[in-house]
Amino acid sequence: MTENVTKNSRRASRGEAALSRDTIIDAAIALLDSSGESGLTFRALAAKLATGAGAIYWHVADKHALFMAASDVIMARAIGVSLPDATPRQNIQTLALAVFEAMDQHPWLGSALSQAPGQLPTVRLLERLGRQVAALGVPAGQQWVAACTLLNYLLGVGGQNAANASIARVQDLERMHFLETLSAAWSQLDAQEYPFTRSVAAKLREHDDRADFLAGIDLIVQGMLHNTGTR
Amino acid sequence: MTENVTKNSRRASRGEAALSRDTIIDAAIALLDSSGESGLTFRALAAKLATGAGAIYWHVADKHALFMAASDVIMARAIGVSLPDATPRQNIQTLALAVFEAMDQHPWLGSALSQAPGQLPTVRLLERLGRQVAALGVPAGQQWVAACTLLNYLLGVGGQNAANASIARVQDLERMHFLETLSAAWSQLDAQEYPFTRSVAAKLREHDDRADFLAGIDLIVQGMLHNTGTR
DNA sequence: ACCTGAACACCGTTCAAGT
DNA sequence: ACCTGAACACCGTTCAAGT
Repeated sequence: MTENVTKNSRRASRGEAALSRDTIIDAAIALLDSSGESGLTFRALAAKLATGAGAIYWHVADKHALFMAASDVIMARAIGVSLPDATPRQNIQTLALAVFEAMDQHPWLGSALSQAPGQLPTVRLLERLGRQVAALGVPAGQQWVAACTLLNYLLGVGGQNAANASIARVQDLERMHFLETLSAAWSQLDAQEYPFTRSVAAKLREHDDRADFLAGIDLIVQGMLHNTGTR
Repeated sequence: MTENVTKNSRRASRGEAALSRDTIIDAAIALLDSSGESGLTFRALAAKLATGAGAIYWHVADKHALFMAASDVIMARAIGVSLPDATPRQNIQTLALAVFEAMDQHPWLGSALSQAPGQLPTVRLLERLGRQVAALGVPAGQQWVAACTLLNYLLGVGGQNAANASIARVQDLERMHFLETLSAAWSQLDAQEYPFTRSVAAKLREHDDRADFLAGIDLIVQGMLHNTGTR
């Protein structure tokens, strides 16, 4: 554990930092942040770590495991927010917002979470949500559905967010310009077939992601309260 | 448009079906259904269509466009369900269930929808949901958030569904055995850190995807009704 | 106008060989 | 125990050349 002198002797003798699982994951996160999901490559990662592509396989099973490990680090950090002495309803908002911020700063996170149902990163989140759902007074028999609904909504938003970021990267558009274009396209849809979409096209251009996300969370919470006596 | 005699002369003279955009999309759907998202390959598709890999590019821009076109065909079919003379609340259930069934039969659909926010397949769905939200009596100012919440929840469920199917394919597990394993893993989580997750581990093993999905939809609808006078 | 198939520039992963 | 880097079996995409 601590005998780093014998470990990584090859690299150490060249005065380089030790190649460990954690170093690799940190580098992967940096790469994902700077180049997006498609930028995470064993060759690029090896270059960044000044090693060979194959060396990484000594510490990590495969690309999927690496991607999950990276997302777990970010998720653990995000849900580590201390929940102040507030109502369960407010705690859910705080929690959801923390995850939203994490997905906003690391757009690949949403994509990663969608790829590993029931695995550690998602379970961390489910646990935290579930506890607040219970604290809210939702009957035991309905807590599973309630917590899953919050989780799936969050994952849905995260996935869309990831895709938006990826499109913006490829097309090199600012968020503003991207929404303008999309909103314009919506406005030109057939009036008979798409009345609703046309009616909200303006909303799309000027909407606040964060505020709408939180409004969605609260909508679900209200649905939960409906089944509680605590309305 | 109709002069198929001159079109595709090469293939026609060999007695093969015409290579058109639609033929390609149909073949792509068949390939996706049988081999999953990772099975959709220009080489495999070309083999299936008895043509060269490059020929496909004459009819389709690139792989992403092909994937979207395939998902749009399925989505258009799914939301084509006729809504009987029922309440908006029931119509939303019918609609959501139709999409759920489509994502269940074509697990790659959930993944596709997550990759193209604001594009045709998602917009089709948003439109249908939005109209029912309006019919439900949700005030105009809140329809955008309400419809998006339903949509995002649906996309979240679809994404998880796609990932589950993909894992099941790789590991060649039956759904039952997969859930057993996951449920067992949840039961062995640390009692201090994961009380909620442990408490629902049994639920995970025996839960009914479809029923839970619909319960989530109804939870959100109840939240919407809360802001409506029509409670 | 439509199709062919070789070629290019990538991937993830493996593995003998080194230290 | 850990690292190296060539090699393998794939990808998506392009494009000269054909009909």
